[in-house]
Amino acid sequence: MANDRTAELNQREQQILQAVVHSYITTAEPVGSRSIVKRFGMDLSPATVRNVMADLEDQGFLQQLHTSSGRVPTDRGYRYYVDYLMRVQELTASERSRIERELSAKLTDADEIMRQTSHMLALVSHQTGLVGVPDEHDARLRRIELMSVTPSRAAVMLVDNFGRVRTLLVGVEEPLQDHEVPRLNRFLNDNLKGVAMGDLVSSARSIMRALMDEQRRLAERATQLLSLAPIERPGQLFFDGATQLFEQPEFRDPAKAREVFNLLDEREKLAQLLRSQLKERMPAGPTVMIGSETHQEGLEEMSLVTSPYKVGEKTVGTIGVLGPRRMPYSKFTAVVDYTSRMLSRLLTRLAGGGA
Amino acid sequence: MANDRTAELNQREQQILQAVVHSYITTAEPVGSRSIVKRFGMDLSPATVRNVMADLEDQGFLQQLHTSSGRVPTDRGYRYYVDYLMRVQELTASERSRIERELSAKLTDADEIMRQTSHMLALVSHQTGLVGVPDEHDARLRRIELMSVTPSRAAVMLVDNFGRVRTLLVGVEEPLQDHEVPRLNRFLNDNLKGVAMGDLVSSARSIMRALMDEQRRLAERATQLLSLAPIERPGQLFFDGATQLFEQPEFRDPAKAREVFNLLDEREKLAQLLRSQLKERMPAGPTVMIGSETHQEGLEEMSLVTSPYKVGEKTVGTIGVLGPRRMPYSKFTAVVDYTSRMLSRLLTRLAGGGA
DNA sequence: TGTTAGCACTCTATATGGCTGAGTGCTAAG
DNA sequence: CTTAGCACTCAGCCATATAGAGTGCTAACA
Repeated sequence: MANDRTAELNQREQQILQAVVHSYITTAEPVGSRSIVKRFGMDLSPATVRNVMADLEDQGFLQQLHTSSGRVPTDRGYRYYVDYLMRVQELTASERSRIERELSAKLTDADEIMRQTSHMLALVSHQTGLVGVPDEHDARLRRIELMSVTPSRAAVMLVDNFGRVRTLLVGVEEPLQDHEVPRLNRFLNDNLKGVAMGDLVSSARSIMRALMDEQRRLAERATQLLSLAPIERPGQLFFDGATQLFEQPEFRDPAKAREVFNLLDEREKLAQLLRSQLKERMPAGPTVMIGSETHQEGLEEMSLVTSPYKVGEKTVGTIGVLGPRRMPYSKFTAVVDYTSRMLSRLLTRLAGGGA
Repeated sequence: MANDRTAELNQREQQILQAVVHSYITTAEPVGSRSIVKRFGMDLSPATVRNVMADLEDQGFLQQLHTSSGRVPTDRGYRYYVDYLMRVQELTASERSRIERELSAKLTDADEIMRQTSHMLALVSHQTGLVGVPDEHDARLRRIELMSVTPSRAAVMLVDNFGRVRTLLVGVEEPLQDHEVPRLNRFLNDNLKGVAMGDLVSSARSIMRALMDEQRRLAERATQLLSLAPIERPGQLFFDGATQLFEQPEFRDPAKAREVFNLLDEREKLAQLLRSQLKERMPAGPTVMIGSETHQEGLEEMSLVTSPYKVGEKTVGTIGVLGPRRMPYSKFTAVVDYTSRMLSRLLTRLAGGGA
């Protein structure tokens, strides 16, 4: 089936498209017929290459910035390259071991692992690394614990099935008595374990409501405490290495840089972009979004390589590398793919550590 | 004493220096003699002003970018302006109430308040807002709680006297038994309450060591657990609004922008810069660091307005606004001053909430 | 029929020179 | 001490020229 579509371009066209993409990725300069022939030692004359390039332009794979400049790949050109021409790159042993080392150093909790993952992605790609956190509706409560901190404030500690711990402070009007704490805790754990984190408050309410009189007072107390806690966390994700964007020649223009940075400030949008990747895709493995394919204002000049990660058998989140459209796709695909496997393994171990 | 030094410059020189600083702060353009006379309706001829400006340049208060351009203040010029010429600006009632509103919305815990403060500083200043957190040696343990999460992992919850909660996960080799948890908790609280957070592990060790045989086993167990927890948090601070830097004309040059962003990535350095302000200064109130006075590579073109905040009577941290050297000092001084008072009040209330 | 050489053409980047406007320093007069 | 006047400097802007890279097209070639 892939072959059907490959036939859109003949052998020579493919070869030349590949050369253009390659050259542009490394030099960031529009590439001309002459330089291609020289650089890749082709057995053709520049004139012939010119003809082919003109064809490729007609078909929308290449683009000229102005009449007499070299050509640059379009989104469609990159897409064809990624789908049919790019040969998947294997990571070297040293790269693999580096990733492994960086990641397994801090195995304490899931949030820390994810933060570390985004850092690592930024390090090896020299671009911006992203890690989307599991949706609040996939996360289930594993353990809840109340604690009196001061007479007027209590702490609620929540542990979810990914091994993430969150501690919230709530103000209480009527002080928590020492003797009621153990009973409240037992009550909360008995009734709320396994509930989706995102539904905690509403679940708590309805479960409590269905309880018999005897436990009514306990239930009310517990609900009251929980509903005070700001449990929702807004579209969260980890990212690192945004500064690296400055290194790219495409951000010589500060207006461009600003656009992207503004987007990075709106974490919610990025988080959603990563989340959207989860739904659309059955086959596991890395995906590439090129320029406008992201459907995100501000990312027209950027590309995103993502890969989902799993906990156990369930796919719960996505990691990615964000960089200029002109990026080494084959390399990043390999990096992101390997890293997501690694992350899956770590998180699965963490979650499995005690059901 | 201030008057002695004011005499460095005579009336007219002061007037003109002030005019130059004012004009440059608002327009970001080098300012010439002619424009000054017009803009401030001076009763002098441009030629006279020129002479004075030449004097000011000789004394190092002003600077010319090239022979025939207007003048620009030097660090020393800004310094003189800030110390002697600037009239302190009062915040309007609406500004004050805005700050108050933004800050008191989330009173849940200290970390959240600080994050919110940095956000608020960025909002009202349109620059980068900074909040340095109290040193780990000023923070005292108020409450510690161990909890078994899975057989192989336990959670340690720490509450300090600033109302900050931190929960750490530690892996345990020998599972925590349900029955030993309450005893461990009582033991830990009895022995460690009031210890500086930064000294927790070492204090734990020495205290435990001094204990009698009977409690030996408990002590060993507790120390073992604690020493596994990564308690140190590296130079932490909150900041927000870095993107705003792009708005400033001085960052039209992306190399400049990059320098500053790189520094923002090194949180440790910034945290230290804020911390350094704590020690050097007896009188409370806002301080201004201008350009090279920061002694930070990368901040030569930036200025920092800071103000300390207190919990109770003790000064524990510093907040600040970071922006281009050419910034409205009087405004920011007022903002930072007012905000730090506000923050002090909030944190004091939080800490006092139950000793 | 596909390939190539040659050529005229286009367009960017770069350098050059002239001009203007803002600003200065200096001098001499008020 | 102040100011008017003047010569001078320099960045910014514009127009122009030039070089270099690249193109499209045509005609010749295998």
